[in-house]
Amino acid sequence: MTTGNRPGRRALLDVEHVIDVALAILDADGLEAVSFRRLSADLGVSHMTLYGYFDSKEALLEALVARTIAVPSIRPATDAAWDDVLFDAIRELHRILINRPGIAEILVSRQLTGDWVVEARERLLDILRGGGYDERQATDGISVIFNYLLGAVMIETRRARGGSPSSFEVGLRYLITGLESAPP
Amino acid sequence: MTTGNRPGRRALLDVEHVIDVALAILDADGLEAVSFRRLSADLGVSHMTLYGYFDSKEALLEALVARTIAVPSIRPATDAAWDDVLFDAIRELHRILINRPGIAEILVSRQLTGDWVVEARERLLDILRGGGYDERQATDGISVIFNYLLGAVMIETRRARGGSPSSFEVGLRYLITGLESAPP
DNA sequence: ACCTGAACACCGTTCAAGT
DNA sequence: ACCTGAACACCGTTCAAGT
Repeated sequence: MTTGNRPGRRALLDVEHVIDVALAILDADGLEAVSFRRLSADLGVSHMTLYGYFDSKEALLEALVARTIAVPSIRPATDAAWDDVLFDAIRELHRILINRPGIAEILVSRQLTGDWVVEARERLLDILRGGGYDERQATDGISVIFNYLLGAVMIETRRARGGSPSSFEVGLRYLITGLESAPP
Repeated sequence: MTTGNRPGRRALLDVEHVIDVALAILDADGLEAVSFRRLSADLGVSHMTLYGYFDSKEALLEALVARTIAVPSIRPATDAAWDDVLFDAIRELHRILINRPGIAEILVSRQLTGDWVVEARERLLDILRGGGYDERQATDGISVIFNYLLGAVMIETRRARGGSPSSFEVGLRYLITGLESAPP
């Protein structure tokens, strides 16, 4: 989907720099401000130039998500108990998304397709596999928790009244307690 | 926000009919197809006419949500146990949103302000209050479960691989079990 | 009171032309 | 190869004018 810098020719722009500038717009003015025209203006090029780097606006948005949810942010397994590892991994994703609400908005409203999505997902599944759960239990467990994460971030960042600041962690604990009540 | 039909003058359109037609567009072609221009074309009027009925596109979208999540759909308390009542109420909302994914998209991406939002929320809070939970526990519990509901619907309707069809109910059970582990 | 078209300031994307 | 402007088919909203 993403075109990116191709070898063999010097280009006017660097893809990573384009992503930086797009994230700056996202942070400053929100997702609706991220347009090819606005981005190209900030970069000082024609808006058509961006099509040399991204096949479509979708591809640009996917690149923004990939950059933000860098896979290493889901840490490799340690020797801690699986439930603590899972709790920490999700809390970390929560922290990242709360700091960039626009990314949660993208995640929640598009079907992302990049390889990094598969890899991030595998990392999370591994945590439950490590706890002894079978494939179906692990898949259900992760999808349940990920759904909860996204819903929570969307609501929290619009600061709807209700739900104390720490209620995200309360609910996450509930979910993990529930998982434990269904033994591997 | 919504202007609606005002008394004292015959109008060209009926607000409820406008909402019907907008929902038909939403169902047929998705949220991005719901525009004043498309809607007015389907209704056979100028797109500007719609401003006589809705102050803005936001107001139109809020009306679509209000119509779909009719408050009576959150049923008044019965004599069943609170956890079953809550489970059924959320499952019903889940059913409604799965049938109209566009509404979940609106819910998840805007801050809704209508009175009906407050009322629907109170109905859900009453279920937990009836279970003996205090105000803070009830607020956290409902916000946790509602976050989960929205996240789940967003993911399910884009049919991401992963998560068996019934995994929504599995997770909902986890959440309620977790709530029970924190006694009132 | 209610409806309307023109105009404004935006979109994403295709296409043909420039270097 | 890479960049560009013009053009196309859309948006939401303001404004002044019609009845």
